[in-house]
Amino acid sequence: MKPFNFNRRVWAALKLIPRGRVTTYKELAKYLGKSKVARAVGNACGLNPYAPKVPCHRVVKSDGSLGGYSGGGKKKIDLLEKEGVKIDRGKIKDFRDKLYKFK
DNA sequence: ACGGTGACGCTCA
DNA sequence: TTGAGCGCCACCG
Repeated sequence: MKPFNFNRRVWAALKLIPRGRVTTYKELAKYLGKSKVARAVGNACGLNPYAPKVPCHRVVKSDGSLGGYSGGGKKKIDLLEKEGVKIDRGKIKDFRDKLYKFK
């Protein structure tokens, strides 16, 4: 195993997200210390081997769109709705209110 | 070591 | 408001 890589850090942050709440790549990047690593964050989620362990589906884009998902967008939407996050036309409803911020 | 790609973000037209 | 372009960092071949 390797030390705390950037990816590991991202996964750890995702685990901090409470149920029924979502976060954005930007906020996540900010939490890591860089507001421009949003791409790297997305990459981390894609490489995330802890798929079920890490709620990557709770991470969305800054516009409130789901962004993407490595298993099937439908599953992600259904999962989020189950958590209490309503999705409308592929965008999160009251996204701003459900947005979770670190620190 | 280098280049290309990506689950993104912001600015400009 | 929507669409297109540029820039950012990290990972993979």
